[in-house]
Amino acid sequence: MLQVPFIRQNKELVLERLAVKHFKETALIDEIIALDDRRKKLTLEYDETQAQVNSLSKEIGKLMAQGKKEEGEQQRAAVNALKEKLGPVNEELNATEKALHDTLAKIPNLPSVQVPAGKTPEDNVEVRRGGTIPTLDAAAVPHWDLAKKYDLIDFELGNKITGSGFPVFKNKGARLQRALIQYFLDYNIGNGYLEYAPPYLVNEASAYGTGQLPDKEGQMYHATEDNYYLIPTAEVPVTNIYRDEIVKDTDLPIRMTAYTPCFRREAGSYGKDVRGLNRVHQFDKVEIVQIVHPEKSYEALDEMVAHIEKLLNALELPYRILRLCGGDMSFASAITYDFEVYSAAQQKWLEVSSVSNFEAYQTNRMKIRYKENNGKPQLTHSLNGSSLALPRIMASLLENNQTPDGIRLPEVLHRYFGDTTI
RNA sequence: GGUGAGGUGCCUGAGUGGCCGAAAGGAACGGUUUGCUAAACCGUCGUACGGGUUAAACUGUACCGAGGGUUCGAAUCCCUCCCUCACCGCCA
Repeated sequence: MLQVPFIRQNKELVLERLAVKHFKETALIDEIIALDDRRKKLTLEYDETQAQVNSLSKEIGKLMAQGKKEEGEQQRAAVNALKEKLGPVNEELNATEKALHDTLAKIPNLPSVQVPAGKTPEDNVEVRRGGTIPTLDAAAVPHWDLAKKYDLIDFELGNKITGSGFPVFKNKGARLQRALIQYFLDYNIGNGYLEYAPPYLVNEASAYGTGQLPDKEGQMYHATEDNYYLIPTAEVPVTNIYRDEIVKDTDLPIRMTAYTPCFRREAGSYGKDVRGLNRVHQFDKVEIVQIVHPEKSYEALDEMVAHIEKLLNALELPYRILRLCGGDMSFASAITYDFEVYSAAQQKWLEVSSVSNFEAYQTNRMKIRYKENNGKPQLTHSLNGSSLALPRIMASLLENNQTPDGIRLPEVLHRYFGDTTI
């Protein structure tokens, strides 16, 4: 979330930036400032009264030790009187702090100046394209047909075992999946990311830390018995590794990568674009996360974009990079680049990665800070990106590389897959 | 799941009602010494929110797993919850 001192000092800028995100409840900004004023006033009142209580209490201790019982009793009465005042002040202070916190949580992150001011996905700005869109012959079919033809994925079987949106990968489909994961991880590790294998269920505090709660509660599967959430992305457990930590500035940047399955309820998104692997409830993804010095986060962002672009080039997939407009960006993000690959048989662009700089929005929630020698702790910036989401990569690999004699795989995968073709 | 022990600062660990934001040691950081390394010695070595200041200095409050309670006063007593460890049971 945003920091109150920043809001106080930059109110006009905040309102201007929020307009880019089409944030309507601008009155909340004044409300925040008013609540903060109230909080300060109450804090002062409480602290001063409490200070009196404390010093009187010390005197009582001394008086008692000296055996001056009567004086002690008098003081005791005085303290009790002060404490009666204190109760209501404390209650109001707590309520004010909670209200401030809750209001603050409703304010999305400010988009960076590079973010275009559009509203819908049509307003996203294409930054560049790469790769070549293949020309398929007339007999070319979408990946769900290829999956059946080559016995790679069984969608109906998933229905039986669980429900729709839980495909079963089998045979060479399962092997390709494994090959991709292994390749992506190796690529990330080779570029300085430390591999983690985190839990797939997280507690409330972790879900809150990255912003899934309270905002996107309905998107996560919830194991109510233990109050754990199935992760919608590795971003959640991985970023939370550093929750409530103060690291040395020399430890930055922190670069982490993890493979995990991802679980998403995708409530309400039935019908469109859900065929085959386009949208599923459980999928595999390799994620990269960075925790960086605040002055270096845009450098890190560029680096991550280039990192993923190289990966798509290596996979020989046609892609485009979009800079999301204010209206299409997520709540917590300051800037987001989406990567889409072209799936040639469906003739559709499919999102396979999303790279975001959250600046200090997540780290303020999670209190991920750094400290230079003897300085005060400062918030770090956090970023993450998919590298990559598996299902749509697989869909486009299958569709784009189909030939009458089988599906050719890009060279980088040969040694991981153990073959050149499916 | 059962029984027992326990959760204190970066770590180890002392502290059972006021003199405790908290001993001591270690690590880390700065410095002195040193041909280098090591050692030795000196110093620093919390976080948040207020007040104060141009900024500091200075100063108040809170925090010893979390939340409540008792008390003039709680790391210390009581209650609830969470977690960790050990042993047993069960099981990958």
